[in-house]
Amino acid sequence: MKILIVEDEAPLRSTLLEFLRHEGYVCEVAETYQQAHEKIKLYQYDCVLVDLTLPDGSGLNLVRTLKADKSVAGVLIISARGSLDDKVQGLELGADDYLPKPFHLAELNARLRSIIRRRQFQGQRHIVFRDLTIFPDQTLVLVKEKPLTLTRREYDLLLFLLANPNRVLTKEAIAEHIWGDDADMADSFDFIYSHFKNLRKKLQEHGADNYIRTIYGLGYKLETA
Amino acid sequence: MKILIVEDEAPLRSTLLEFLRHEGYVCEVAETYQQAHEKIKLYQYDCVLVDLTLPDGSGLNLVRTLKADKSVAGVLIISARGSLDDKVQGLELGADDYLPKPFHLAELNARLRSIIRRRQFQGQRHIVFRDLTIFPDQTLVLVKEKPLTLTRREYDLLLFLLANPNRVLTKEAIAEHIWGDDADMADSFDFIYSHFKNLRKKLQEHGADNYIRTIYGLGYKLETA
DNA sequence: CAGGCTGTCGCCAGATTGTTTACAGATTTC
DNA sequence: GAAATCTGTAAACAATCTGGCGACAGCCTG
Repeated sequence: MKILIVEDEAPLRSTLLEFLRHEGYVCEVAETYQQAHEKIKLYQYDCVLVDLTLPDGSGLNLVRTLKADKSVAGVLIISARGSLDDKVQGLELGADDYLPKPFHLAELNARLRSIIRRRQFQGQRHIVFRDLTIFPDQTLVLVKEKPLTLTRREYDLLLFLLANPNRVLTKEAIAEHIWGDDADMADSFDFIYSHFKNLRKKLQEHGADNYIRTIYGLGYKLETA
Repeated sequence: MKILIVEDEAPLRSTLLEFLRHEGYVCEVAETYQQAHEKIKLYQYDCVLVDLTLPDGSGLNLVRTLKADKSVAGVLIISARGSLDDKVQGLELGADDYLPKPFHLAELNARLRSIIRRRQFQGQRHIVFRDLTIFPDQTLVLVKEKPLTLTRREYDLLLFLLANPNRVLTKEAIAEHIWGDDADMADSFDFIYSHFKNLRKKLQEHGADNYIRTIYGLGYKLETA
């Protein structure tokens, strides 16, 4: 789960960053409209947190840009202005929710979850893929009706594959989505191998078919049939 | 037990807050229709106290909203208007009870209890879960016919788990429901460990099965089988 | 077929997360 | 108001996960 935080005030920005990281999200930050705009064109986020009061261009413009690009990202507006106008305007531009400052982090978390869940799988309560059934809000996976316990990374991996069936995903794209562009790891994505191995092993042990195909030199792909 | 107080007059609001806190409820407040609406969408309350005379939208609308959302929360209307019309209208909209001002706090308490009991477990006098029997209105728990004395926190914890069987509940969600969004504790939820420890110990000492499963990195879950 | 990539597997140290114990202050009980 | 109990904190300890390494196997090019 990848989130972009667009917030100019440093203290709030780092609070949000720390909290959401701790909650298990992959987070990146932008301080200005410019920065945010560039990141958005480049990466795929599950949700973008926008503070309306940005220095170099209103946050509302950013929301407009996001929605104009038909970005798949959800948008959650946060704002100090309690004005109803802003709220209405933001939601009219396509934002998914609006959170007035000050807010409790637990509340932010709840709204984020709700947005992501709604967006990612069109509000379905569960996803079925061949002999797998996944309940995204419960972090639960069933293989042929039997529960399968996955670690967080394994689960993230599976969900990302599931969101892109029949498409070849490179190690880089996968790492980018699950781990973010946390710099330093730019040299080697080999640790992905470990996680694929573990995921495959667990699936196999539970008698699942082998959906995960390796495409030599390119990446991995989840096969629907 | 979590309660939302929707009341615009500050003195009464704080009286209610203080009293209900002292009675052992987790309380949050909202002063307007807007605030209440947002809180309700987000959190799970056991009961919502609505004053009919709100500034930015009639309390009746709030009741309507609550019931339209198929919220599980019970609704108790309080109102200065003694008019029978209001009462009838409120109850028709699905409110669970109506209390005209002025009222005695003891009476409020009694009605709250009754609503919560009725709502939470569909009017059943007791709940059975595997070898547990719980009498919500007496704060009494039986393990295989034998009584078990739990502290308030232990009891709240057990009831929250019971209300969400087979679902993974994060430490954060649990803390949120039992302790409220009292901010400051946003940094560490480790104290939850203690309570789980104590609850498990007591259950075990009384020969109960081990329903409470830990899901590493995610939270806890109560297993029906 | 040799040599260089690319991916699989087993292993493991460090990090993260959960359990247990002990305890000081708060609260309740008597 | 003293005693008993409860609550949340801290710290030691245990379980589990993560990501990196090296050995090896498979694939692809020349």
